[in-house]
Amino acid sequence: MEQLTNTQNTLLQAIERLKRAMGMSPTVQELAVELGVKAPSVFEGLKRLEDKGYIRRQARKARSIEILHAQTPDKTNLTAVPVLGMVAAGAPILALENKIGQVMVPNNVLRGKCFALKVQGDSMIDADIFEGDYVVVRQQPIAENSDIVVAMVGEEATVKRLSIEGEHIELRPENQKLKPIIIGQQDELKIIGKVLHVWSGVDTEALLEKAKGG
Amino acid sequence: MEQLTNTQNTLLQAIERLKRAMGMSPTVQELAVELGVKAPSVFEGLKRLEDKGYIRRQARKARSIEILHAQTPDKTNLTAVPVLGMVAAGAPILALENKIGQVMVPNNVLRGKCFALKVQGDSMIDADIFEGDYVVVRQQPIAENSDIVVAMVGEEATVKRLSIEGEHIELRPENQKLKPIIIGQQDELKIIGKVLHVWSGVDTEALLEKAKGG
DNA sequence: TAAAAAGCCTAATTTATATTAGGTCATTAG
DNA sequence: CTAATGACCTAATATAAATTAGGCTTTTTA
Repeated sequence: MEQLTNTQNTLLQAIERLKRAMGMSPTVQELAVELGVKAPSVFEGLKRLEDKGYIRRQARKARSIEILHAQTPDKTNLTAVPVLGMVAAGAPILALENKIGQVMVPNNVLRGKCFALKVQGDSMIDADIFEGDYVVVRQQPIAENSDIVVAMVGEEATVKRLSIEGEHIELRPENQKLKPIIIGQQDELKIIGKVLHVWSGVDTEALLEKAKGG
Repeated sequence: MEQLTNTQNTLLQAIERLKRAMGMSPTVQELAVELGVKAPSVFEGLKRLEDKGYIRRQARKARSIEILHAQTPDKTNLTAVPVLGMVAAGAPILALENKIGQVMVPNNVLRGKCFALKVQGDSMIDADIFEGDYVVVRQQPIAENSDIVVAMVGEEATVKRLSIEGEHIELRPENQKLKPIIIGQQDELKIIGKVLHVWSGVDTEALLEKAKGG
């Protein structure tokens, strides 16, 4: 059985996950949303999975993906996520050329397009997010009340808990000593994404190389 | 739980059957083909099943039928099929106004639009089809090699086994003593349908009435 | 027995899904 | 270093599937 690439493996996993969650095979577009890519990319991926014999489908039929060989459980069960910068400081983030390393995170927490940021400061210590940790963020422009988000307030990137208080929005630190940031009508707030996971550890660039080697 | 009509019950069964057979929920059109009706009819039926709480679905989503309550197994497990005429004789068949009775046949043999015909003659005795039996026929214009079919050869209706011999077609009796009917280029052959089932018994018009009463 | 409900149909229309075309860019295998 | 892959994208297009509209007929039901 031919080896799958990382992306292909992620796709196969997503198919399994959605299939379980929805009780039916997902559509190409549903997979695209889940993975944070566009439909044609998924379509290509499906062709590859089919070529390699992992799935079968009926041309042009909706929801016709059949899994032939469930994906071999990933030995490490970890996926590399790029570290794009620091957060809770004034530095700009999210420039892809700014990749400063990568961390390994469990596959099962990943959803959509993710990246990681290294945390500065102690504004979220009550949520067990400490200086030097990495937050794994799913890039998305909206978030729900009480999600922990990465947001830009003006030029400042920050990690806080989102709180929608009727008319206005607050970004609340999880640290007794600090006060919420109140977002007014004229303040510019941009949600960068939602924090899916916190990784308290070292940057695993080296670790990944080792994993690939063996 | 509200009672289902015969048709609704048949629909629910078809959903279950196809779901099992295909490993995924069927589309409206697939159900239509299976039941021998048109898509909008199935669509209506689905609305009724949904109203009565037997299924759930997501508007406009392909293959989104979920079965909530599997259909109560039909006590009798029999469905009434109209008897439309005689076959293997020269009489015309298939005029719906010619309904001459009805027979009960097991639900599980029924597919698509069915009717029954009373058999005359002994041309199929080796296939255990005897004079006076009823053949249950699925109305369809095409059939496969070796199917037992009801066909019109010119004005004559007949039950025979279909045999496609390269260039020409034969209608073979299942009776050592009789010869195949060879269909030439100029002979008019019309496949009426395929025999799904043979019922060696009485016309059950009365029996059905009793069933409905109790 | 008249009205309502159930079943069907044809003909469109709308929406969802799949698929193609034609690129870009990065990584990998030669 | 160069070609082949893999992974993406945007913009269309093609096809499948669902749904609506408007009518007809038969069966049920009030």
